[in-house]
Amino acid sequence: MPELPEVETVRRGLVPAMEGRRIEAVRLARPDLRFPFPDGFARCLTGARVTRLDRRAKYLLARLDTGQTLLMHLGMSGRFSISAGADAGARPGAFVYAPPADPRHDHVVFEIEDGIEVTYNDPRRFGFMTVFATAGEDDQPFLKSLGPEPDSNRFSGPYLSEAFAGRRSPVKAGLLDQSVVAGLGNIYVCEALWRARISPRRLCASVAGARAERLAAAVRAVIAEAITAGGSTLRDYAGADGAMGYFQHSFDVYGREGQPCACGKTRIRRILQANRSSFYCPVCQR
DNA sequence: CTTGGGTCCTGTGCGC
DNA sequence: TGCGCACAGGACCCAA
Repeated sequence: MPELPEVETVRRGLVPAMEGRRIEAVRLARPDLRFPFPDGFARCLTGARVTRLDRRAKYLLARLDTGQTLLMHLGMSGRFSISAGADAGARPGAFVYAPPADPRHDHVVFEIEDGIEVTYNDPRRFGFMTVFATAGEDDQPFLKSLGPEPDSNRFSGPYLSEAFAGRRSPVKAGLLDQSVVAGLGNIYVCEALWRARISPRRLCASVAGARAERLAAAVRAVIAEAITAGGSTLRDYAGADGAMGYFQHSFDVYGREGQPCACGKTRIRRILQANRSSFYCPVCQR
């Protein structure tokens, strides 16, 4: 489900419910999501206070006052919802209920102080959670090989040129590679390539110089705009506060096969690359 | 090392 | 209406 803008939207929705508060209990409805929960998962979270809720790439990172970090990934269909119990009167109206989700797929419930419940629902169970020592973050398997965030100073045209040098895979695959740039998924790769007027089939190695500069700028812009819009809402995605993102109304190519490109010269085409859909304009993008 | 393909899982929407 | 198939926002893992 979520790419960087959606995860960032979820993070912002969870901050008021979790940051600064203690986790009183963790209820697991099953022993695993995509992977088994690590031994003692619920036990080591119980009683911990969330000092800060961060995001890296598509990962949510809850910093705990125990020196550990709770890592959460939403996979394809993961979502959080927040409910405030009757004794959360300290902040009436501060939390709203997310749209209904099938309770059969409520896999994790965090009981937070002040009567707040944060529920993780994930029909496909591609998501996962784990806990690691914050001090060892540089060695954390899920985080250690991530590339720069799109909005960081490290991410630039020259950086992309170097990262793509010698790569024979299509640029579509290059941008999906989380070690090149962190947080992009199928939607925003398609959109960024359209904005940069680069075909998804072009080989990475030929994206350099001015092309790489255009592409880096397009990635930065599309991610920033999508975050401002609260992400994209497809099917059932919603932010943790129940609000729907609206960036999907700004798609230029994604999901628009057969519809006219903004250039007016032809229609958007869909091809399969590595068994995933790529949407692009064969006239605009070369 | 890079690259491509299969895999996990459930739900939805389409054509027949 | 029912059924089967294609497809879905991710990313690990392994073979070549």
